[in-house]
Amino acid sequence: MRNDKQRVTIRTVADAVGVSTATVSRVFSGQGGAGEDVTQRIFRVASELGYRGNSIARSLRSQRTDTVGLLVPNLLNPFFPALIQAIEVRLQAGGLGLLLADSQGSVGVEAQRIRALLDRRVDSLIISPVDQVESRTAIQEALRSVTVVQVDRQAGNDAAYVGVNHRQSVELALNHMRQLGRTRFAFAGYDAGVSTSEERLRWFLELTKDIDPGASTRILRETVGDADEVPHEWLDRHADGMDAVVTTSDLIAVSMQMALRERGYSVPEDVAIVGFDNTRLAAVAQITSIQQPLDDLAEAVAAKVEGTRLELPTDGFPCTLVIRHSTAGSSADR
Amino acid sequence: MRNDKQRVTIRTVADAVGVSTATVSRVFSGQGGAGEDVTQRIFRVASELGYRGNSIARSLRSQRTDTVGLLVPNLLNPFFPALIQAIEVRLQAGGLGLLLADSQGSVGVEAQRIRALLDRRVDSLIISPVDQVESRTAIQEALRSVTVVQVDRQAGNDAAYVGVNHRQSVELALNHMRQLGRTRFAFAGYDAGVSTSEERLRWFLELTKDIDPGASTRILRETVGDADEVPHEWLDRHADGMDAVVTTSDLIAVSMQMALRERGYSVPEDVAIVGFDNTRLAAVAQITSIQQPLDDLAEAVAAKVEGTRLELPTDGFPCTLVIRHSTAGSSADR
DNA sequence: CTGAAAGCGCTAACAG
DNA sequence: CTGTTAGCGCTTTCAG
Repeated sequence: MRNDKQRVTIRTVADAVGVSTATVSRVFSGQGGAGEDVTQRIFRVASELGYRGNSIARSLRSQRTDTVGLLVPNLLNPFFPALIQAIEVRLQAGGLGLLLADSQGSVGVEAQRIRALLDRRVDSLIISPVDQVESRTAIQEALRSVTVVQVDRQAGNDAAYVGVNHRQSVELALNHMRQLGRTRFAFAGYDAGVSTSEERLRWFLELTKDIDPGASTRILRETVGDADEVPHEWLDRHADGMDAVVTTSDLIAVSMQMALRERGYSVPEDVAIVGFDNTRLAAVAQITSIQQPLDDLAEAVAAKVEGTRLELPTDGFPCTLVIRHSTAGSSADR
Repeated sequence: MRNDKQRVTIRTVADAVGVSTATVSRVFSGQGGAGEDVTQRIFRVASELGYRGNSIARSLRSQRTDTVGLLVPNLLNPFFPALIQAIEVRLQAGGLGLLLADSQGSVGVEAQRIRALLDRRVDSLIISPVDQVESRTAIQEALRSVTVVQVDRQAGNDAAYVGVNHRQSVELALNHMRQLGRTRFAFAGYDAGVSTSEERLRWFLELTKDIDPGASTRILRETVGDADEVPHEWLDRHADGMDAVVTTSDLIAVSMQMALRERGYSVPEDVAIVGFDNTRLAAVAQITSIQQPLDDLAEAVAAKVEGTRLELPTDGFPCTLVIRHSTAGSSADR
């Protein structure tokens, strides 16, 4: 398993062509470093020898690794793999490598992983913080040595942030259901400390305040078990009084749909439900869901990482709505 | 965003303590390189200065990066994030970093990513090949310079392989449904070229040969669309003649369940269904599913990567069955 | 247009 | 127990 092929370094190539390593280096860096014929010979010999360059040596010299760290709170939430995929594609296109780490929903693990990533000398760190408050110090610390970009979630600090327009996303769900005649709204899937969850709840309250004063009493704050089961007690109290549910994830949306149906309510006739992130779960369970513009987010993240200027929408990227059976809406949507 | 904190190198520490860099290096490598008091001073000063070592320089010297590349065929298949998570945890525990890449289901992208990973000088490559045949050459090529471990899928080459016992996994599903009195089996989710899919189909045929000769005619080879929709035509032909379906993924299992219910069949009464990978999809849709021992796989992969000897089951790791409503089985299972 | 020389930060002989 | 020296492979002044 050791490297059989004997190392072919820049010196091997230089010697074979009969020039200095400096010349070979210039040629490969593209900065028109040598004469026409020499350049050709170098390229030919290098490819014959299978010279690939040594990125470690280059990094030591240049103090750059062309590698970024990506730290997500939980790989098991299908939104993150989807986001990672978009970012990975964009980064690879720019010649950047992706060191992945998972915080496992723990601020402690998160701090530890940040350390590990910095020790590996990543050029920048892309992070979706576990907690809006408790993740702050670790991130501020990282900010002292690398570029940090927060994506999806944020932790109120000096690092850049790339995310969607939370107000618009909630509005999308609300308006869609209002057009269907729904008037009594509920909110499910609040997760304390998760910035996106806090934002969505905040806008839900703000936007329903005038149209449905009772909405603020129909908030589901806690779920149970793996599949985010909806507590019976909550349904006892609210199922009759609501006809539309806004959620923070497809998982909770599906659970809500199942729980309601088990109790004899029909979805969407009695209660309409909108999920979030448009994962496979939503497709399979026929749940209307809010889709984040993953490629736009990835592009923005990449721009920050690469130090490129890129005009971002001030309030975040707009989402779109994918309409399915759980709202049975057929009306067009923006 | 540049590194504000001025670099503190091993020389900084050495000078502050008044010893040579070699001594500091020895102390940090643990190889009892210095006297009691000197060792203490070095540790104290180093931590005061916030010395973290430079992994790039170390790598250049040692010809190791303590980083492994992980190449998966598709991040959107929820099995892979789950596997990645298990591997990430195990690798981090061993001080190894994880460079992630996604083949996007394409052999071409896969070959390209392997290149990129090797150029970054990963110590080893963990890969789940896109295609059982077409991935071969790229992997063989990689094998010439690093340790390669195939996981889940394989591509018939000289690289190590870590995976489950395919025969046992199919048996698990079949036996469970036989105990429930089912006799007419079908197989759904065959994906040509994917080694795991080929293996499962092979064992399905082998194991049903004697108990249900008709099984070999009830193979669903092609699906349509995002949610792996089951073709009407296939259902027309087989729905009446089967009472148990073995699948290769939870997604196809859920789709099968929906398609059957839409046609008025009941699951599990008329047809029992077993999914694969026990993802959230299975939990939510109440599908009985086969669970792979992810931690065992991760452990085995890590052992190969770290060069540790570890006794592996000859035919692969055994899976377990998580019983839910789609088979409504209550009988105990091994 | 090209070469010589220095050095990124660390570790591994080899002395003493 | 500790220091000196050399060098991993590359890039980058600085000369010529």
